[in-house]
Amino acid sequence: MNKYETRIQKKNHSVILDAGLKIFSQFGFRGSTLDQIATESGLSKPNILYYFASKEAIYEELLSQLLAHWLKPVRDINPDGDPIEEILGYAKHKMMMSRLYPRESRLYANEIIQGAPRIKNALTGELREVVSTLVKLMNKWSSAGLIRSVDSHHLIFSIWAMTQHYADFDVQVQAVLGEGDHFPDAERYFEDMLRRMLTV
Amino acid sequence: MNKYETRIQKKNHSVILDAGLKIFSQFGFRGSTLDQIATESGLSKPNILYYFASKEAIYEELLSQLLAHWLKPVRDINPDGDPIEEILGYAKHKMMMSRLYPRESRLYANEIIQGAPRIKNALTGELREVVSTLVKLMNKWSSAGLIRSVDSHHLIFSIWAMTQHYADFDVQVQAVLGEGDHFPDAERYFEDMLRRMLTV
DNA sequence: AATTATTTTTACCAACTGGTAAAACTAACG
DNA sequence: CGTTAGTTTTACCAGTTGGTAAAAATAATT
Repeated sequence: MNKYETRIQKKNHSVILDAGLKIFSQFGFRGSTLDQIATESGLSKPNILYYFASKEAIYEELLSQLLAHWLKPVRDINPDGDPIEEILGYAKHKMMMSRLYPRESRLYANEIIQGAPRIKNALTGELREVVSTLVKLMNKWSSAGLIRSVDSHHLIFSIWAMTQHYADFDVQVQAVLGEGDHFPDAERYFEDMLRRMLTV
Repeated sequence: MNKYETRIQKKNHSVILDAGLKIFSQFGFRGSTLDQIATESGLSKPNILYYFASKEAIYEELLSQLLAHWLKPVRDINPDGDPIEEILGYAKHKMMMSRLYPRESRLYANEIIQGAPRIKNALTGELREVVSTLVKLMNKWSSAGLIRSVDSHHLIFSIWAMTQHYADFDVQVQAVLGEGDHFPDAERYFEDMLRRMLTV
């Protein structure tokens, strides 16, 4: 029945999501218009609404894809690996995501800053659970004397804060440092910081 | 001629700015409407436009007030004080601002994330200059062996990133930690982090 | 080539947007 | 109390918004 995938459907679906990501990440949900997304995608507005039920449907599909993308590297942390290298590996992965996918980062930031009206359930559900698992692991490591004893929750927040900053506040970073790729220096500083915090 | 301050003018001016802060910080410039600001302030839309030339005028007055508020504590850093305590004092002050004025923080974050269209000049001007001065001071301190040698720019970014995070991503913090005041723990962690980074 | 299914365009719409003009009202001051 | 200056409301407006209906065009299948 459901011919879930003509080539045209496949292509336009992703073209619209890509245009939506660009627009929503720049203006937030309320500040973005279907006309902008239409122009950006090269499709007409009614044509977009042939593929998505509403403006909100585009936004929500983007958000849910994003969260999965976000949580995966946390879940991939290996409890049996070397503690400091596992945490650093996650932090570096997150930093790489900021460099490669700044639009996703900004989309998420916009949603959170505006009170997370359409993602709050995922935060108190999935996200909270994943963090809780990681915190327990870190506490175990620190009890075993493998990493320094720090507030695990706030360590995680500091990883998120730093990595998001270089994506979301890119304009400010560029204004202060001049145009160019500042990620190498950022990564060096960040690694030093985490090693200092975690090394016993 | 210019009766720049009847009591009504004074009051309504600030009532409008306060309502504007609340709305703009939640939805960004494009996502906010004069009707929302009108409802929030308890004034009618035309009445608001009697006090401000346009929606943009409200937003810009808020932004310019904000930047001054933002830069002052950086300028207040005392080159002759104890280096670590001066930097920590600034960081704590910034953290306090996140706790007391989260709306201002979000307004700024919204503007920056969206590419800083109406504040970019201030970033490459005032902000860059202030940071440059601070960086020189920190480099002097570190050359003198008073603080550990770190990338001063990125240390500053880490202070901004952390403090902004607790204001801008408050919903996420609350989702992960549960409702309550998490600033005391955050400050403890943050101070530990900075001392570790700066202590020789 | 004819039929059917999918895709796109055209022409709309009601609600909302930022903003204006001018009348009506209120406060201040002599 | 009357006049003037300051304030607020009412009634608008043109442009934009998210979304719809249906016709037209295209692609796929037989």
